[in-house]
Amino acid sequence: MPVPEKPALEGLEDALSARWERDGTYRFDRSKPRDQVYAIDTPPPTVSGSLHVGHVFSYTHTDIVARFQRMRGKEVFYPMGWDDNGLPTERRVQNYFGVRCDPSLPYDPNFRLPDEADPSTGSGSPRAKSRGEKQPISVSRPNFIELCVKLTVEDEQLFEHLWRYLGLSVDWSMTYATIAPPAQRVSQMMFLRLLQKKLAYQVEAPTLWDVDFRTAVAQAELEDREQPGAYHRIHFSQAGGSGVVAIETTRPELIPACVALVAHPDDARYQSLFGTEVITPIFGVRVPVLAHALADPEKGSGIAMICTFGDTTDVTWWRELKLPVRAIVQPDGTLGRVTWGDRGWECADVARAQQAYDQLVGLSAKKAQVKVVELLRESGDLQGEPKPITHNVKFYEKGDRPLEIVTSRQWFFKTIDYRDQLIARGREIAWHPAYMQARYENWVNGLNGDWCVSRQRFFGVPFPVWYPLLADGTTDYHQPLVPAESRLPIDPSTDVPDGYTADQRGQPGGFIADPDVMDTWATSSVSPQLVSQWQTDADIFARTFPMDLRPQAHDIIRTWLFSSVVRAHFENDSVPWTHAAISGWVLDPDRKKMSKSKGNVVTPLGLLQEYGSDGVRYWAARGGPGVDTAFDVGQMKIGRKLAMKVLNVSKFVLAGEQPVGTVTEALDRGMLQNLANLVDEATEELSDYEYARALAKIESFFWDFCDNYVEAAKSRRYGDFGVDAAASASTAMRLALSVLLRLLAPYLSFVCEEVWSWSNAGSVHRAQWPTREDLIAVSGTDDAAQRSVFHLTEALNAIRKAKTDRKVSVGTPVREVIYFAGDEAARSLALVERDLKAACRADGLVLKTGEPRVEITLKPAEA
RNA sequence: GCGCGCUUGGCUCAGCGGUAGAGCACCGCCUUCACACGGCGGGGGUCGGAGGUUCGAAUCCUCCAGCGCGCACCA
Repeated sequence: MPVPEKPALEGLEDALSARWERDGTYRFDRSKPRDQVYAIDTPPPTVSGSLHVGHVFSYTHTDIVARFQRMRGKEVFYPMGWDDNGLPTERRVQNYFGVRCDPSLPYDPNFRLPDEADPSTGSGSPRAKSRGEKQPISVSRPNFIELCVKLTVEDEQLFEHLWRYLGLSVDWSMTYATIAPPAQRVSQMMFLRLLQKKLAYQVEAPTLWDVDFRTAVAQAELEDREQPGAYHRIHFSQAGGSGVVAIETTRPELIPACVALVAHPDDARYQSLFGTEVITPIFGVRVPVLAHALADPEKGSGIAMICTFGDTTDVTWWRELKLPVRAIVQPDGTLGRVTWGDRGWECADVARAQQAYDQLVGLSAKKAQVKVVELLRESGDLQGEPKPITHNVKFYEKGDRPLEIVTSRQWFFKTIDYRDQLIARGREIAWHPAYMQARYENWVNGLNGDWCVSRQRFFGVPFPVWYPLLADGTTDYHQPLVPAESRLPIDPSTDVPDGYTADQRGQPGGFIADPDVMDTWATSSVSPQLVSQWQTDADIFARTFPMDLRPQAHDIIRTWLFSSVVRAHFENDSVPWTHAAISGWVLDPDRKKMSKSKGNVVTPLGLLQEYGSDGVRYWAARGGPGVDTAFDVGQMKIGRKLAMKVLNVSKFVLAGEQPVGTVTEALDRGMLQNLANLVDEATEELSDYEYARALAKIESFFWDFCDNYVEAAKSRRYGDFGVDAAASASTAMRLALSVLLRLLAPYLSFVCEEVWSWSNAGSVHRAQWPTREDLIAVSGTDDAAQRSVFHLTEALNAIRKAKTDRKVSVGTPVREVIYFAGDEAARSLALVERDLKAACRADGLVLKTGEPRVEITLKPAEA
């Protein structure tokens, strides 16, 4: 392909991404053995969200690594996934189609929406609206998932277009969706195997619970939020005595759920109370006073009320002190009905307790608190006024109200007993940057319970489990019915366990389905097994697993990364990947994390169009592993400028007929040797995932190459000193450019490909990564030549400055330049004298030894 | 409370034992035959603070401060 007259960056993204697709440039060659494969476990973006500049940032980092590895000779396994499993998609499907999922319904293979049209026409306009405010249509879970897949196809196409435009070197023939059947199959199969190994278990226990979503949540999904509250000082009277015990609590509404008081065993103030009983205010329940080391003498009055359950410490006390349960908070967050006087609810004055408590039934915790405080005031059990404080309260990260602890039946994966093994796995992984490993270990060390994986939602991967119904209609949770692996994926709400018929569903002697779905991390944590074709293609699996790289952001170390390590540990007895590259966040100019909820995101496609994908890639590439990076269009402009420079210098080097020959000139040989050093440095940095450092070095060399080497060799290349000298220059220049294009290709993937195609067949992205030997073979090793490049640059800079001081253009021809330099420099410069003289446009150049300075004699002013 | 990271010119950052660097911004010069989506040059910082190690410290150690983050605690 000839060098264009007016090369331009515009249009490269569309043209080249189409060419890459046509040529299958990034297609995975599954014939390569494991040691020649580089496998990447790409994070699947959430399709119902939108891609923002943070995605562009971190996905570019991965792509740079992928391109480097590919050029180094690795066959890169680089699939892309779409995360459509979770609340955002669930809500979108509901609104868009006007449906509701009802997991009790069986699958309807002939289901059609009343006014079914093609959902791929037009986005964001909820179909439901056009039907007015009609009731949503109830559909089965499998039908709901079908609708989801239908809807997200459109998002996936938009996302894919953006990724192609950005230049991700993904193999687009390998994509997956986290709710689609293959993902369900792997999730369910791995679940069943954990169940068989007794690493998955079910238990009825107090669990963190979101009262709005009405589901259990896991420790990994918690976040602390600073909330206003108040200490209430409340009197408990001593049973059989006249004294009172004052406790402080932020949750007086839980007094009816109180099962004990607790103080530190060494606390002198309460020694005489241990082993005695006290009476709760208002409700008159006798509860013991106990000792436990977790009680903090410094906090409040040093003695705490244990309720079932106010917080996780209550759970610990309840478990360790073997206390009874008096649960009052219901799954919806309101206080449930209690019949005082019944077993477990014995109290001194049943009528009074009932009369008081009935006023609380149906109230939210917050409202109940107001009422209880009122009752305490009336009874005189509240001492003084509540003391306002702010304190951290646990929230579900997507929730709006504080978590409650509700007793319910949940599935768990074992983690607690395996902490040491999981930490050891973490040490088998190379972390980039290395200090991110500390986050992982912090998290694993801080685990305080097994991983709760069931969610009381309907959109997600169902547990492939049924339970027998006994003759009396009760459920036998101890003998779960599971399908053969060959049947997977299944949906127990529709499918029937072996040995049963569909009409036995819900009947005594029949079966019922497990109603829950898996936690989103319980399914996404199997992405390495899913993409590596575990149990579906043993050949691919053997060539890709354990994978090489997991790229992800640091906020999900405790979720996606941790859970993936857990799954691979138990299923494959290995790490899921050997490297974890943790990217930082994009910060807005106020140094805040950019996120959609903060309303400060920038639409990426517009940026890519304005600054060019190469410009944006350049900005992203400057943010090293783990480094939070400011959103900065200035850097994108610089990236674009760099891409322009590549275009222009390439035009100079490649355009026209140039003589080819032996590289003989000192300047050329020295430059190539310097370039050989750069190749080594860049290769080392990139091998170590330090793509930002590599870029800084390559970029610096490149500008020096353009501004000094090319300028100095230009005249000779034009033939001013004969054809052999010209051939030396043009041959060296072409080689250097070829090497520089390859070094820059992982970063400026479009412009490098464009320019490469002017003088090469095939893609630069499949070209071999340059080596020192390629260059030294041409330049030889010659210390003097190498030094001459340095001295020439020094001299050129000094002479340019001298011209500037004389207020003439650098291009101004001058009569004479006298350059004083050190002895060694003067000798070295003699090797490149012709080039230097031509570069400073002097009729005469005199090199002298002495204190470094420059003397210039201008030509007489032209009339 | 424990842990991690950051603190370098106006801005964004690199350097991590050997005389303070880059780009942007700013100022000046230059429309030179690859490039005005350009080129050349210039001013500008005692590298958060205090100690210490060393012939020598932005770079290593200790302590402190500010910012950010993780984990734990949260009666």
